[in-house]
Amino acid sequence: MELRQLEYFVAVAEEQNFTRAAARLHVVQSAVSAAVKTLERELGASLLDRNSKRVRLTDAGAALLPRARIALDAARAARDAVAEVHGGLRGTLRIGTMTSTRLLHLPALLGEFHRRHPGVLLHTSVAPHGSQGLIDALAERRLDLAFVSLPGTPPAEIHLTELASSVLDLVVPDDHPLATSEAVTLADIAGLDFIDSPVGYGNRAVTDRAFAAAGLSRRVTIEIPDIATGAEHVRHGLGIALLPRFAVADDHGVRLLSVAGVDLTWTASLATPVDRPVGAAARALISLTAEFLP
Amino acid sequence: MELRQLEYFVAVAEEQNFTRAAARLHVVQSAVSAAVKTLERELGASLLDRNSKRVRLTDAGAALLPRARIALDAARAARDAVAEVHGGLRGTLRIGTMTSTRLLHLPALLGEFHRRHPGVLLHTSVAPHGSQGLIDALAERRLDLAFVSLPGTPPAEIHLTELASSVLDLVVPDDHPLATSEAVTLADIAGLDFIDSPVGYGNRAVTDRAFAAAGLSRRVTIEIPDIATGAEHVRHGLGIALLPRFAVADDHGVRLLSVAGVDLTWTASLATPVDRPVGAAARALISLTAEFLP
DNA sequence: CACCAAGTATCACCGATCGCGATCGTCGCG
DNA sequence: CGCGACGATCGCGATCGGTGATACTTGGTG
Repeated sequence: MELRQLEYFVAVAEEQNFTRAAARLHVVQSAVSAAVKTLERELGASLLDRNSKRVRLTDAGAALLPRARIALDAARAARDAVAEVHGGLRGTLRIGTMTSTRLLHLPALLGEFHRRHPGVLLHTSVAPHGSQGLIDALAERRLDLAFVSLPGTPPAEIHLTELASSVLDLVVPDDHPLATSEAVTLADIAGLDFIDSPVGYGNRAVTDRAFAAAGLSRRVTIEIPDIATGAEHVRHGLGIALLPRFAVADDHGVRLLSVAGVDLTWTASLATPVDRPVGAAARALISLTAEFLP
Repeated sequence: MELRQLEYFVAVAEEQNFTRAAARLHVVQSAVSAAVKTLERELGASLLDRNSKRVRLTDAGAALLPRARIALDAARAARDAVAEVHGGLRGTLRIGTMTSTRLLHLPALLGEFHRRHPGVLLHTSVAPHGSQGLIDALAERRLDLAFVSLPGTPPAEIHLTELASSVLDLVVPDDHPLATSEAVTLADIAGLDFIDSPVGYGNRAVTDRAFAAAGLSRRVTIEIPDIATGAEHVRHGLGIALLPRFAVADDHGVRLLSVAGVDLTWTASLATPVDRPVGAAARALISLTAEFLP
């Protein structure tokens, strides 16, 4: 029994598919098949019940899986311990980020991290499905950490550390009937056409929740993945939008109005897993993120 | 990093000697040297500071060692978990025993264990250096369990479970001046020639301690590893002996006398390690041993 | 029922790895 | 200075692990 075999077995158990496990492990499918078979022969037990359509754990496999994870985590901790002692961290840190990261000053944060730990490769990725997609990837161990905006209660296996927040303001064309108002309420803008991020994005969740809580609705006629283009869409009459002030670099032709009587705070958080230990590099970034907090 | 490499590294760290580690691992010395070197290259750190005379852990090695042990223990727990689920335990259980095991009914115990767990190979060995040697072997992980007799406080890393005990009686030739006595004291036999087990044996420790506590001494003129031959030696005038009654199968030509005023209880115990988890097979034998207690 | 797509298992091949045995270099001791 | 013990290196043969091709299986669909 070797760690490599345990790693392949765990990947298959989690993916419930040899081919997906192979992709995750960056080897060919037959290598995974052979390695699991060798492990089964060595242990004298079938670990997986599988055919071309389905892969399920046997009782022996179910008994092995948590302990295999412990062994792999222990080996990782061993590597990290050596790295910490021996002049610096190494490895790759997979970080998920929201598309709009200016709320967080992420470049400054990651730049400082890189200066402190040049041996760590940072692999940042943006989730096409917004923060919910990042949370899914974190839960599926495809990310080590994620910067997300997730209002409401996170899943039990994810811990959120609040980092920053911004209020969403109403952005309207300057010739809009509401443009001369200093503040509006949700009732004033219920039923109107909106520009917003896709479902799954944190800011979209904030706005959807606010309307739902007020028993009101609206039409989102266009979804934009990058809120930095939001003011532009508003300017061209495609609708109105709820955006953070920092996302409106050029406010000519639009007015920014406060929305009274509702909580439109958009919060950015660092999401970390609680169901498994995080590596030394991840811990270092978590510590650095705390340093960056006001 | 693989478990095999961690196992080799841990062995070298504990033995502080590549050659002894190789013997323990049943491979040649160069294989251990190469494996540790490969591990060091992979981790990018020197783990051991060594030359032809000395092997010491580096800081990185010291950081790795406890975590390597955890990983190896986790892998062993994983194997055991599969074995327990999959129709029975398997593997080898290395048991040390005293030369005289009739105090314990060991054949009956091990027979029952074998009936219950036919997949487990029992490898029993007798320590040429008595119970102290068994304790050493247990501490050095060359044994999984040991049946010992060890008066006094055991080492901190060993736990003793008392199983049985017997009182040692004085055995003298039937023409000996003391033969007509019904009971004697240590003072009566101080300074006389004795037959006894070698130093390190539990029964020898009991008798040595008794004389030392009384401020008396004696001459052990012949050491015998098997107390079953003790009475025979006594019969032939080689000395007197302190033996448990069950070891005197044929008492013609000798007398057995009680020794008053001193504790000559010889206790047999099961020694288990406390500094590492024991395997499933060892746990099963520990449980069965408890069942065999009155 | 035939066909298809997706997936797993097997096989041949090849490069890498591992353990063995021999041997060299080092080190502390007498 | 010679010696014994030990670690590191090297050549070699056997084994292992990954690749790519392919055979086989399975469940869904028309």
